[in-house]
Amino acid sequence: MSEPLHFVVKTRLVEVIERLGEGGALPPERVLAKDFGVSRWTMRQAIRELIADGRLRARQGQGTFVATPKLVQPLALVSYTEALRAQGHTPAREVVKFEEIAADDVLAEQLAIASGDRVYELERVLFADGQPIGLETTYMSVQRFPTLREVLDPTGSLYRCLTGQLGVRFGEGEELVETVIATPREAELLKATQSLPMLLLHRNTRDADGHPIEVVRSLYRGDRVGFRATLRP
Amino acid sequence: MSEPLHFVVKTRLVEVIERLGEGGALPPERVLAKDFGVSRWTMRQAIRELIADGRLRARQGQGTFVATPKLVQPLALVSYTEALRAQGHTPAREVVKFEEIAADDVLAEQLAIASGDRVYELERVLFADGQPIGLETTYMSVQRFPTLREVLDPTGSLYRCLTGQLGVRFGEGEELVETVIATPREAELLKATQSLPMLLLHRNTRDADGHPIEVVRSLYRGDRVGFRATLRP
DNA sequence: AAGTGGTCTAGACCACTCC
DNA sequence: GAGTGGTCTAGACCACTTG
Repeated sequence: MSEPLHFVVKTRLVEVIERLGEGGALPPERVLAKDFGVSRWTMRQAIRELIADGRLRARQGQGTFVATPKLVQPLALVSYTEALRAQGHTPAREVVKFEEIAADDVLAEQLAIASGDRVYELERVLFADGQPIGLETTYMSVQRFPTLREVLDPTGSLYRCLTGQLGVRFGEGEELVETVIATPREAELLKATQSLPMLLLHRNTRDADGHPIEVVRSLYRGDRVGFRATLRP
Repeated sequence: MSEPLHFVVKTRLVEVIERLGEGGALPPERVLAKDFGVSRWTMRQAIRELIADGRLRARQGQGTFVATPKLVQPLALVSYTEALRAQGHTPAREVVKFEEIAADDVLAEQLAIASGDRVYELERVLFADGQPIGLETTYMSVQRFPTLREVLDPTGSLYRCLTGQLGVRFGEGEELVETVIATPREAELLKATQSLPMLLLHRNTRDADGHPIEVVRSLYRGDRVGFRATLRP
């Protein structure tokens, strides 16, 4: 058994996927398993990987379907709204949480404030064409931006609000990208199946004077989104 | 069952991990399953996610151990060797393949050559501190770099060879990041367990005149590596 | 030879969607 | 209620590492 059975199944499923085309419905797992002569577990393992790869999409109670290609988001300091519109998609945001909390040690250091200082915690689900693709959690100092709650439309662009109404000038920032497995809560907010690999972006932005503006934790569905970075020599 | 059992197990395992510390050995899966009162499948599901998250590392025939933190690689046009050394790690490369092949339509377009033209295919496993962390496949036009085989030390830095010996001046490039599941072959080359989420980087670099230099497909172990990008306003 | 993680089976029940 | 994907069990065998 040099190649695991579920991988052989996966390879054969790719042919089925290509024959069906975007949006096509796969036969039920139980039927596929029987047709391929494997157990349901093995079939599900193959399907699970194809879902992670962005080739399939499963909907409980409905079936499994051939997915549309992944979105590509710029890895840059631009507005989510504008970036998505530029690619012909319809952006939307939904506020999950907008609170003030006390900064823990890590957050305080990243924002250059004292531990325990008040910070905004703004959590929003990002949509593209009506589908949830990301969960963005932003932390900002209340002391530094005392009018934020009055000025910001929480379903609108934070970037636009900061540069426009609050006169913030962005300087260099830093972004970390890694893969993680979503928690059940995160998966539910993103309407994703559990145990799906996600892309976690941890962003740290500063103004032109080098003072921290915001700390952002963005979790994107790895099956639906990719990122583009422009390299400069 | 609002929270799946394997997630409850995962949460409890995190406590075990923190108590053990880096390099600590977990009890065998079968023992853990019995202790937690769950089936081995459920335990493995929890462990699988912790491996994907980079918290655990499993070695067949040996056991499961608490992992060391992920490496962070710059998402920029710099030498792999230098980037790793700058972080106090020991880089190494191992050549898997160095051949000349005929370009297919997609590759030909990316390299701005004719379909069927000869291209180098250089495949190398990247190591950090003796551990395989990535698989890099580079495609370059033979016609454009006819002396590459004589000039390049395939275990050395391609970037250095191009800028140094061949006088190439890099211009703007583009990089795409997404998550994928490794194939059995890729997993084996990276000594990773199957079905592990990987970070796939697709890089397209051009010289100062905008001509394509190379197309690179880099597959990094998602459990061991993350990436850093610097954002400019 | 013993013990470990890796793969796979057969079968059960749950949660959700649609009729 | 019927059918779908999602979770979980108990048990088997394989592949690998170490003594």
